[in-house]
Amino acid sequence: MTPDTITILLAEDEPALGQIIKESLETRHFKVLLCNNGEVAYEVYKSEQPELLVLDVMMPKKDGFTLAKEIRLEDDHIPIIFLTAKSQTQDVVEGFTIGGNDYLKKPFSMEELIVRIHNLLNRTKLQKTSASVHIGDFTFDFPKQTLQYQNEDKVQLTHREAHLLFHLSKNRNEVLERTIILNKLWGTDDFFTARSMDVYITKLRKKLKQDTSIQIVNVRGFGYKLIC
Amino acid sequence: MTPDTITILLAEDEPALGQIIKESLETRHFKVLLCNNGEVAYEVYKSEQPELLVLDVMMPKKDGFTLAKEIRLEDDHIPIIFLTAKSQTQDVVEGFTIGGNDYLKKPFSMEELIVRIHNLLNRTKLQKTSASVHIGDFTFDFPKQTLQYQNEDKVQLTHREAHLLFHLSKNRNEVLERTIILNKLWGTDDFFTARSMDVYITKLRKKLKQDTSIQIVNVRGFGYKLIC
DNA sequence: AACTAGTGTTAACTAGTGTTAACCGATTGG
DNA sequence: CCAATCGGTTAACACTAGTTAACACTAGTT
Repeated sequence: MTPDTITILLAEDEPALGQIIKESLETRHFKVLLCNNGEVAYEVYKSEQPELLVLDVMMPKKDGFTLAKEIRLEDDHIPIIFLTAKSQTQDVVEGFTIGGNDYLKKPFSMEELIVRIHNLLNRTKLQKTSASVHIGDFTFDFPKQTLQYQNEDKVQLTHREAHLLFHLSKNRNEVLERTIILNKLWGTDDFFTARSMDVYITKLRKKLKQDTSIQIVNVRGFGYKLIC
Repeated sequence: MTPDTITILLAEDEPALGQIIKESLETRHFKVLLCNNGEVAYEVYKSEQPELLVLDVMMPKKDGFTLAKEIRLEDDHIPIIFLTAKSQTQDVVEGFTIGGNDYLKKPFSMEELIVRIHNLLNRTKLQKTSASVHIGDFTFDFPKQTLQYQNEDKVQLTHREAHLLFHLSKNRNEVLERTIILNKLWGTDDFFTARSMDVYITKLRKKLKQDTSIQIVNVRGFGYKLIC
């Protein structure tokens, strides 16, 4: 298995169907993690961090929608494909898609699934390769961890600073919750990591203060908003 | 749920479709109030003051158009998206697309709905945030939570102050009901939150007193009016 | 191994925010 | 005119966030 094999989490409670999908995707060189209920799927998502999710809507323990909502709290952009049974959705649902989500009505052909997977993966890949982001008069290059004010010299950011700024800029003008930042960057949400984050907010504010139109606004008890 | 989550009122009588739209919008971080008829929808509109409406045209008790007309009497600008059945005649529908309205023919793709929601929200947001809002001799920037008197230094408002002022200025020269403020800002309407709001009214009056033409007038038993 | 620079965490102190309480005045209905 | 209620104001309090500096740890260098 090559190092950049794409990992797909497949949550499907019917063993025969799950196995067929898994094998088909594996012949297309995906790594497939098959789970037979939503709870296990969440655990696997946390530990393996797959690139894409294929979720059956009707599952024991935790249904696909609920699972997706939980995962969306941690990742706004991961592509999700829902598998819906005929009875739940009727003909109305045909072709229903949203931002990073897609729906597939059962029974579906394996080709359809493959096509949608490739579509969603290409879309997110394009987003990622736009390496540098503009924040006010700054240019922020996340992979390189650099921040440049207008045409001045690039400033090197630390790993933590870059990650924090990345998440803030991904959700610019929206409130980014403290717990999400803490879980994403530190993996835990306790007193000390919270204080540590405060320190990084201060550091970022200092580094961004050249452009006064940029502000990291605190929303007491919830989190921070990057305004620009 | 963060304090400035956008609330969408969804009136759709078919449970399966309503549920799917609700779930899909929720994965995109909207708060969705699902009602299965027009009468309930009107009550929910009054108490929750959503930012956008998605109304099925064919509904029991009160159809979408009638509901929209009633709501338009109270709010000229709230964006409304109608969901229309195939049978609906074209001209009737088009008559309603003027003035902040849009419509979607069933069956529609979820992506279309999301795109239209974002379009309408951006349109109204631009009106609101462009050049920030003038209140008498003050300039109020809601996203940045700042208040500026003439050319003096900008004063930073707290999150609560900014939200309260935002709602007051949105309804300037009209009575804004206590219960609406309480539900929007605090999520509940009880004795203590009500007293807390009184405190914030006082705080805002202090911060606005430089311009004597501005007044926050109490309407006993109902709410407040921002006069300017 | 010792030195250095850089990074991230912990601690201590300061400042800011939101809620609750207490007290008072204003308005309204009987 | 009085009692009841509602709203206005101020201050105390608890909690949350901001800032700075010291400290610990790591990785790279000599």
